[in-house]
Amino acid sequence: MSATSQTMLNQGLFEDQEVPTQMGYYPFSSNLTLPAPIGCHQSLKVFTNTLPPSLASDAPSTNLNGTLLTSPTTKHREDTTCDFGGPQLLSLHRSSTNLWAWNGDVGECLSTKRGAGGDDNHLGVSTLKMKKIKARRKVREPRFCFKTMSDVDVLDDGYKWRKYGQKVVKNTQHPRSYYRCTQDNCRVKKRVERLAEDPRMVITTYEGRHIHSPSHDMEDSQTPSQLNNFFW
DNA sequence: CGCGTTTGACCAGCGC
DNA sequence: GCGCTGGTCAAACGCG
Repeated sequence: MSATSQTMLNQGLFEDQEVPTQMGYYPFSSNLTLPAPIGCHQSLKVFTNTLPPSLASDAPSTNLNGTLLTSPTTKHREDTTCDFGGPQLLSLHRSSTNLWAWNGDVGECLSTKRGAGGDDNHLGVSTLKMKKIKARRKVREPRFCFKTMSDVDVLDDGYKWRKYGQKVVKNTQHPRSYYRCTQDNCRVKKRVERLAEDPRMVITTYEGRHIHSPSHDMEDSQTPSQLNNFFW
């Protein structure tokens, strides 16, 4: 995929924020088949702009196999889900952003947040105060998640991640792990957890938007990764 | 020593 | 107001 098309893809993922109830609708034009991540049993198929009318329309309560996990009309930050079912099991979750302020430029938003926060402790603002400031600004970044069958928790998406937390969430035997992109100024986060009903399934949720290329682009230029292009 | 992980503590938001 | 829950922080620790 060319840089141009990747840009298009990126924009497509993020520029329809004002239509939060259109679950799973991504206005870019081609279907992608992603290579199987390490330990993954099958390649990922990403269907773009090919959802049936029931999905692409404003009928948020249905999806391909009727397994909507959370309602997009729920009061707060639930992911909307479209489960494509079938042998290539891949779910796209769409963040319901309607109750969260959307700033078109995530990077700017975050840097503003940092700067406005009093420049951390360097200028004498306590950590506690910082946290309160942060908490008050409910700027939710766009989220995108998918479900895949994998032996490994962390799929190799070309970016470098640092784990910053792990939590056992309610009603699951498996802990949820929290990762942040290690790149400077890149605040993309991802959560990784296993399905309670089927521990073979890994749910990866990306939040935010990378401001850089995948980390091993340079060293692995011989084998262009569609997966790299898929994630922004 | 630098980087990444682990893990307990803390906090905010939400439901009751 | 209180308790529960998810998300984040940060110190301690491990590893190369």
